Amino acid sequence: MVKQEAQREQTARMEDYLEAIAKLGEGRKAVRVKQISEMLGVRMPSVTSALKKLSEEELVEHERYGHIKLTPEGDEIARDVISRHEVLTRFFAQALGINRETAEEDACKIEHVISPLSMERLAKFVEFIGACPLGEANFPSRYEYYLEHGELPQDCSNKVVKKGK
Amino acid sequence: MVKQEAQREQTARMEDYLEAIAKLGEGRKAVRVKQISEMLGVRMPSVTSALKKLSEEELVEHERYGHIKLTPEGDEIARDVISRHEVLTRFFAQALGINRETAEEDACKIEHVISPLSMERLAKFVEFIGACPLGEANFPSRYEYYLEHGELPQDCSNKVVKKGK
DNA sequence: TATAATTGTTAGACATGTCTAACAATTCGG
DNA sequence: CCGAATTGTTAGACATGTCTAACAATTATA
Repeated sequence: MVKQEAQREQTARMEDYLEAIAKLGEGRKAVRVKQISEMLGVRMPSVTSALKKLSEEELVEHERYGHIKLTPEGDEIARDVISRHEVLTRFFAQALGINRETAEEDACKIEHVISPLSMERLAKFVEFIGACPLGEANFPSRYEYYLEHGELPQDCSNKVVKKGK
Repeated sequence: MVKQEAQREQTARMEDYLEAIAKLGEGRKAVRVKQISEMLGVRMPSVTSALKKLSEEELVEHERYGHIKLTPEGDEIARDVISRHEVLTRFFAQALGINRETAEEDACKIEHVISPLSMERLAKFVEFIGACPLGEANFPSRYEYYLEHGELPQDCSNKVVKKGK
């Protein structure tokens, strides 16, 4: 198996730009500098300057006053960031019961710094939480009980599942 | 109840410096510029410059070639960061089963960006995981089963705890 | 205690990313 | 189709935090 060409490491900020462009461009919509600037809460010259940098790295296609589009490599990085974002958001919202807005905000920050290993485990965890029960998960409901009452549900310490092996 | 005086917001990096000084100073040990530089992986002039900044903000006491010590406010911030660090480390290590080293690394990054709400919930979650079972938690063991086998343990969907109200 | 080794500081360059001000291109409405 | 409004760019300042090189203070040692 051939090793994948190493993705150039991006700063958190550049990942934000790539992510924003990907989201805005969904469905082949034209992406504007102004939209990016609004989405990221920065002024337009900051966007221009980021686009210049990302163009030089061939992660973005951008011509003066013209179209903005991710290259395949840029898109790959953006997809990756977005998938981390989604897993993290689900974790905070569904597993921890955090409101959507805060969950999104935290995901936005953490997506840039978390290790691939933790990311993978968190994804499994979210899957587990979502898949395990029918509607009302065993875990979340017990956890919610704990959050509400500050003490453990009575049946908390029994029914330990034996590890296979 | 009187509102706490707002803690001056610190950058992630300055929080790192405060955290390092707190850890190195544990048990009233003298803290050296060199130790801080090694702990954070930067050169000594970076430390000197950070200390200057933190001194101006009265978070650190530092005299030329002399002692380095957190002020009460600096210590408060450091304790806060450290407690976030510990909760995050426990979460990654104990709940997700991540190796200690990676858990620490991730904690180091995330501690600076996570919201107070998520932090609080994560703390509760870690508490829950630790408190709920005797030795072998219901949740972690099922989760481990899932990690190992890629499918759910048989008893996964029963025994839903009713929510109190 | 004089000198060598170590530790710490200053000065100044550099990288990243932000901003404002000024100007240029594009687009829209009359 | 032309002027006004909008959008985008350039230039350059600024903030944060890093580094190297040179020098200064402290500490250890012969």
